[in-house]
Amino acid sequence: MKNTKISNAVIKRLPRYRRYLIELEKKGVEKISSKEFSNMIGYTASQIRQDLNNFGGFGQQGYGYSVTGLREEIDAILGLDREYRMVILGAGNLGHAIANYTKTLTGGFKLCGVFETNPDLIGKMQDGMEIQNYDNIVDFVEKEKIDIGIICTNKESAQEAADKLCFAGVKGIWNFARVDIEVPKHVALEIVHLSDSLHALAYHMNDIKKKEKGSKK
Amino acid sequence: MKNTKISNAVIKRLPRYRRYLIELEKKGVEKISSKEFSNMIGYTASQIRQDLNNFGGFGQQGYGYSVTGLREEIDAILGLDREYRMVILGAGNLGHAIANYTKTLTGGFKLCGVFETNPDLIGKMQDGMEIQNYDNIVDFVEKEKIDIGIICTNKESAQEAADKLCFAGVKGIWNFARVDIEVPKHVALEIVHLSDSLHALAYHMNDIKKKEKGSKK
DNA sequence: TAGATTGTTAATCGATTAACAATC
DNA sequence: TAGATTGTTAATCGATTAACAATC
Repeated sequence: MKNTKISNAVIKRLPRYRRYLIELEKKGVEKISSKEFSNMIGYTASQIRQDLNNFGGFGQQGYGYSVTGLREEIDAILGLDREYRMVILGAGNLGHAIANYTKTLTGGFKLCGVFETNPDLIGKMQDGMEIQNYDNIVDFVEKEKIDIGIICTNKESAQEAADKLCFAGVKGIWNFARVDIEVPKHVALEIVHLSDSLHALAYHMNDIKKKEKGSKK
Repeated sequence: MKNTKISNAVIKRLPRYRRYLIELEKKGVEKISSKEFSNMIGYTASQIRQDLNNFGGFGQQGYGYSVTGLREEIDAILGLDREYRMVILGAGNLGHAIANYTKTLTGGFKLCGVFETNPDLIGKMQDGMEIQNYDNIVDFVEKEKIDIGIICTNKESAQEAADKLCFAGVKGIWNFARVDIEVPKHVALEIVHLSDSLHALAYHMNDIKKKEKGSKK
């Protein structure tokens, strides 16, 4: 494996490659060329080969790529060949939503606890899991060897929640709070701004509408 | 407003500009220069000016940008100055999660119905909303003037769900299903692959770990 | 008017695509 | 061996940054 910095654009494409490879495996397809893969996935064959060659030469000239072999390589690159223990901070609507969502996850991602400051919610059961007191988060992360903290608090509490999680030793933060947070550089951070995504959808809807109007004149 | 095609990178930054502007408004800040804004938001001043000038000259030389004025311009660009009526297709864990999430949305986004094929779920109440029969979706979208369909079905049903929504006349689709779908070009499509995002997080966690090991030798 | 800061053109950088030699 | 397809270098394209004239 080479050691040059991989661009984020490449990393964002890897899970997508993987999804298509899994579909191919299900269909019993054993090998695929970059050209065939290009037709399926919509990236150019050239880009697929470039992307993969950031990590190694997984193909074979004159043959193509082994579907299962490539999927396994991508699993290893993404680190999906191990378990990740997760906690959620914030049991409001957003936290409840994400807790619910984690049930649909495949692979080694395991939700181990949900934490909340609101005394009305602490101790309540939510989708088969007891909501715990936020004050116990540091102990819990240490004792249960939690890898990932998922932040579903409100804007105001998000940075403090991140600080606590990082202090307690999580290796990654998945931020759903509607604010940008900072973490030490030894902690990975992935941001999901669902409302930003919805706003982008609204933009595109209006853009299409504008163009339709324009073409009518 | 100019009419050249705006790149997606720009559009993805607009909601973020907006979020920061709203924070500034709350603090009572009335004007901001691209340089000050750059320090807050982390994009270069040059990029901020470039981005905004895709849509018009909202600033004033020697002064900067009016915070409220700029926020209103961005609202108009994104189309946030109107109401959006939404339905969710799929009331499983994922659909339940997103239904829950929509409660936290501000602005004109309104969830009007949740639909499901599973007879065990149809008729049940979920977070204050009765789950409706999927067979009635086309009528409902037409009668209730639904703008946005949110797809939270399983992989297998997602494309058919999209087809029905488009046929019924939605203008936008927000896809959370773990599969890529196609829609007619007069319908806007925004994709959220939460699992892809989590996989990218796993990559970065493992990347950091690898570098730490590397530096120890 | 002088100072500040935009709007916009030009330069740079990085990512994507094309081409082709290497090789299975 | 001949054909196919990769891995990789070179060319192109697009997006970001820098520079500066316009102007409030």
